[in-house]
Amino acid sequence: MTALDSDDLAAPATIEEFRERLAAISEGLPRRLRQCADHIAANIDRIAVSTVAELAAGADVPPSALMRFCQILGYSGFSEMQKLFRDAYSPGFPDYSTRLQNLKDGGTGTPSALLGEFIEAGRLSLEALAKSADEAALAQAVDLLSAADTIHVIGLRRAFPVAAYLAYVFDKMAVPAMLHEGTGKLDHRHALRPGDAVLAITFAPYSEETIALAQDARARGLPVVALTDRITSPLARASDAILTVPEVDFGAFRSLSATLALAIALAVAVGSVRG
Amino acid sequence: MTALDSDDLAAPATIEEFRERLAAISEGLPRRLRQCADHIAANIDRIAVSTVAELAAGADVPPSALMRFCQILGYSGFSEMQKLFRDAYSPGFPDYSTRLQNLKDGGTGTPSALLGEFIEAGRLSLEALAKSADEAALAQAVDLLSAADTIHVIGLRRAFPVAAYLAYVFDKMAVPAMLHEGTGKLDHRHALRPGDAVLAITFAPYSEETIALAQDARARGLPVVALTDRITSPLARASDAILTVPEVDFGAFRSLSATLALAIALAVAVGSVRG
DNA sequence: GTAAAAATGGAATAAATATTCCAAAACGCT
DNA sequence: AGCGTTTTGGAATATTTATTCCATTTTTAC
Repeated sequence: MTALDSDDLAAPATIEEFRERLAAISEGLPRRLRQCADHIAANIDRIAVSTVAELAAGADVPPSALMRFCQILGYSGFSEMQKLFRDAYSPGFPDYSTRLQNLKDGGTGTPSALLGEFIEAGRLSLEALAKSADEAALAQAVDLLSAADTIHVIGLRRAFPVAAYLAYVFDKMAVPAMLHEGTGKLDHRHALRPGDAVLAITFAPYSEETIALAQDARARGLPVVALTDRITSPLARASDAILTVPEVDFGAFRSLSATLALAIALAVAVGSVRG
Repeated sequence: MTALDSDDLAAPATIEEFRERLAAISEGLPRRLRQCADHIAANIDRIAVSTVAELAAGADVPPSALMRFCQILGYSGFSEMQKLFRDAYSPGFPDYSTRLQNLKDGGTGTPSALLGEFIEAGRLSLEALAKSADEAALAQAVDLLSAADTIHVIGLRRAFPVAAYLAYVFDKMAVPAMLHEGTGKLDHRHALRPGDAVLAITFAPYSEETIALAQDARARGLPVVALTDRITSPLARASDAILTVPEVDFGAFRSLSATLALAIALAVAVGSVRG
């Protein structure tokens, strides 16, 4: 009895069943077959129009591994499995804009409609960022942060996710960084040492703690990089480099797509200069 | 000069062009070829998943007639024509891997170039989300979370920014929610009470703490909603609703645009159901 | 009605694709 | 480390599918 023949039940006859089976078995699969499961799962909508060789290449396994995988799922082979997806292949061409329209048309207030709105908001933000990005400011920000000993990242409330992600990326790239959280009303201001730099993130309504930390750092002669929403932000006068992000709000909530894109680009650039 | 070689222009390169060409030529075609044109026109969305023999049978002509028809349209044969429809099914993906490669190689690029790549990655992720979003799963997730007393949000490492943002949004909407952080190896598992629900977020490589919390909740009969990268995720079997996000990650660098869009949509939908 | 041109069907062939099989490698167990 | 078991890669084969070719039929023009 092996992992391969432990599941010789009937083959899934619907796509829903297929998904379930996939999720159920992929747990205890050996390496190559696991790759098949993952790639298939991630490209379920391409099975109908792909060949064994194409899918195998995508999963980075030999074709025979993919054949085995189909058989573990209960099919006689790839063709039988593919038939399920070819028969079910009804949707015309879900090109992005029509599908997005569908998501929105689901009636206002439904989750799908909301999702459509947020996707669109994110897309618009990214496009606006592409147009408005200030290369000089970005380059300067990279210079300042690359030269620093430790980078102090601060962002609270809605800027906190961005700060947290920056801290994560810096950590992964082995860049010394410290995430300042507002917990317990401690501002950890003593952690700022000569040679360090501050990366402050805040959006309207601006968080006082963030501004205070930036000003404090500035007063001690440390460089401050600001990631904010407009150049008239209170952070502007306390910063040596100011990066602005045009984020589109939908309702009361901001998508953060553009902010994160800019943040990662900044972090990776700093990481590669240092590395 | 015959009807067959009267139109040896370049083959249509887009589906739009294809439709136009079809309409333009079908007028003056002999009987069998006319049948081909009619059947193709009526089944344009099945070209990608059909064989010559199948389409020919549908049009009630021999395969050779259909081959001729493809050639009249300007293609070298059926396969070339079919390729148009197979590729068109997932536009944007062809050059996706090239972009990914650029991003990996681009460590030497300028910060602005990096920013451009991340913007593009975010944009593609959002488009993919628009195409692949599972409306049923989303609706179910909203139901489960709306009915809960307290929503426990957990996401660590790179999923932490998403969890943090969800916690922020829930808080703003006055939805009782608790953000579980892994700090101090405390898992706060005792905080799970009957009537609560868990919203777990994790991406490969999956964080054990997150999975453990989800399993624990499930074992106690609490509903679990998963936000993850593929349905083969280890979270899948511990979840009552599973939302997947097509976000490609480059080592430590994941754009999160699509993930955040989905997360906010979920949170806002839950908030509005609760009133 | 006849001859030339066009269109057609089906059999033959070529190409692509799926599938099997087995030797070699990796793994797990004592 | 040594042995039996599981997993793997790739070459060999089988099958399906696309494509060409040409003899035959149909159409057209006079």
